Amino acid sequence: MRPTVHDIAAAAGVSLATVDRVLNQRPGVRLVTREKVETAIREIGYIRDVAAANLAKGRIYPLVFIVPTGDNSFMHGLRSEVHHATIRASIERTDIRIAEVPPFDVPALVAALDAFQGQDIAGVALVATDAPEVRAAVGRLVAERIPVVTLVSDLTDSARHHYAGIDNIAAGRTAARLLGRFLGDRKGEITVLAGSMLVRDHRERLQGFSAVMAEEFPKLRLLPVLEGRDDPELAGSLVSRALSESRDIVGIYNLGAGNRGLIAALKAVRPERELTVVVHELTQHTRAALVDGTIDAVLNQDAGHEVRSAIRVMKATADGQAVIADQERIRLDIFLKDNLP
Amino acid sequence: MRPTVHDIAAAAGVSLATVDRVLNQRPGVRLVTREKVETAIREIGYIRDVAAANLAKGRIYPLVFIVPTGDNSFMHGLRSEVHHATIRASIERTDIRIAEVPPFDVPALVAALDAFQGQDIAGVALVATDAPEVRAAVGRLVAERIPVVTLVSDLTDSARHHYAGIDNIAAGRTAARLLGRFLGDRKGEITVLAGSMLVRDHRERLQGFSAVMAEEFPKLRLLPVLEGRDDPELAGSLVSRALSESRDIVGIYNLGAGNRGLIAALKAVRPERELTVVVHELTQHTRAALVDGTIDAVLNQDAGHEVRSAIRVMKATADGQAVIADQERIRLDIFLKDNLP
DNA sequence: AAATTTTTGATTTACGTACATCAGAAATGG
DNA sequence: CCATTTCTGATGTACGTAAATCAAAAATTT
Repeated sequence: MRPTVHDIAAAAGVSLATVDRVLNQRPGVRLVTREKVETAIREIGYIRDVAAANLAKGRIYPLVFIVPTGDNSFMHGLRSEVHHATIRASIERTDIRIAEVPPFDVPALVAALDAFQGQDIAGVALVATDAPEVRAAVGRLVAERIPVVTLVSDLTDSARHHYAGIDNIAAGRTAARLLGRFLGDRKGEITVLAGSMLVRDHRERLQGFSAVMAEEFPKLRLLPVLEGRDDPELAGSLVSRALSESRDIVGIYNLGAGNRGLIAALKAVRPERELTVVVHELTQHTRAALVDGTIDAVLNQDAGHEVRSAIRVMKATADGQAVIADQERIRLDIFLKDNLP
Repeated sequence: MRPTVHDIAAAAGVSLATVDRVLNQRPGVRLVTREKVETAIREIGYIRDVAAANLAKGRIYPLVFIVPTGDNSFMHGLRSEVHHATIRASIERTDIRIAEVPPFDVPALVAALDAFQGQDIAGVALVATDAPEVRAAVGRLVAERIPVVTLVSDLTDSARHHYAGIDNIAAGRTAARLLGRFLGDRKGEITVLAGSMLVRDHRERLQGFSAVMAEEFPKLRLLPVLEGRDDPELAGSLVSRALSESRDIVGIYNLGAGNRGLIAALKAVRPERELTVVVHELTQHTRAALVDGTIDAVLNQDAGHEVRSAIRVMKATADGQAVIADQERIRLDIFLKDNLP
């Protein structure tokens, strides 16, 4: 049987109340007594029964998710995952609120963050737009001892406690290698479509992609990046224009959202143009395009995992507990048409 | 605040004891009363607090993992993950025992399974060798209402409650596409190395691999499968021999274990022979080979996830609770040198 | 050594559920 | 309508921890 607080009390020769004071760092225990208890805890290998503790505390965690609006499938899926979490909220002792802000809108994001200053909040998760103002707003929350977690896209040099998302440099590198290897001996131009260079995830993907392309696939030349603002319409028209302007394009990498528009543009030039295409985010559109051969590979981050991980981290941070870094690592999923879930 | 048993009692106009009888399907409740309570449960949306329930029950789950011996890294890793689970055992209210059996040894596996007949066991997880005798032994356990979960490799047409592992047909198909696309316009022979056709995971990987190769890459010809019994030494010598016998081999797929031997054989013929290589299981050896370019892609199943999933499923099954299929789906990881964890 | 402050002990209630007991009520049989 | 069986209520204890209260003991100050 695993040891309980009673066993510590007995082992340390003190009362239950004193053990409680030590365990919950309450005042009124002499240093020598505290050390006696801590030794006993270590020696008999006591581990707090978190379930029982939470039951006794009756604690609930008010959490906030700040996510961008926008009608691309990924953000839609992310919002839906957060929503799912609110449904499980009562059983996880959380109380989750969702705040929506326009995408790539720094003042709006700052306003949303500042709204939670001084509030009774156990944690804030946000999809960060990488700007100094946002960094400062996050700093203000952290200064108030509110746990802050960035979701999907990180915030450079900020005080945020944790980042729940994939390694975007690695993602970009992987995309480059897939595209380069799939193209084999072919030479030509590669078009990269991004949402905005204002967000760090997109910048990092491009960085990783460019690095591997330059190092390992010199026969492929990168065209200037197209910024589609994660908007399907805009993305589609940008790609259509690029394809009509150059006949040498052999590959496309979409590191942002807006795949719906991209896919439509691709279908418009098929089958005359032979293109190898790698995109991010598995949605109903990219899935169908993967199956029908319009797209060759999809890189994906599991929004559900990211949301659940963010919640775990915020709760742990609020309780001053350590997070198991390995368990919270978000993996990059690679989907070909054969391993779709 | 989420509703409790007290709220049900009040809502249904019955006593706490009656609610308890209904919730835990104890006898002594008239049909009409039972229905009254069940309606109240549904209407106020009561969800049992599992933490509190487990606390009250003081229940522990005695679980058994039957894993193959053998000194390949994957099984080593699997055993180590089970061992890790035994360390977390006390906090998860489990009591995990590990039984080791020789690999591909049907009688030994059957004996191990039968040893748990009539024992007080909350669940058995096994790496299945796909044979009728094993199927029968699993049937006997299931008949005793002991939850049985297959791990890594499944058991055809058996009564096992759940399979905690990847979709091996999809894995084989994915390997074929990666190999085929990486080879581009090259033509030649492909060597497939397996552990044993006695285990279903290997058979399925081969099946998926062969299908995609035949459908989509007719320029690549499959050589007869080499059976390396997941033994590094044997695998290495088989591959060395194959490579010396044919100069037309352009690709290798190792769908089993024993990568250490394969890698040694590959290094022996490098850089004269240009080979594209896809293997299974990320280990220290395959990781190094991926980084130095000896291997082009590694397909992986996360043994830790599999073990943890198996535990969750056995506990849920023992309690007669439903498992969330989506959450227990084990993903196929694809690693290139750029996205190593 | 007395007065004061600090530390410790003993005890109780609570969290939400499980489980057992016993008495009393309701339904059923004859 | 009474006897019997079946159902229901009331109540208490337990799980391991948190948190509060009050009294008693020990340490510290004067």
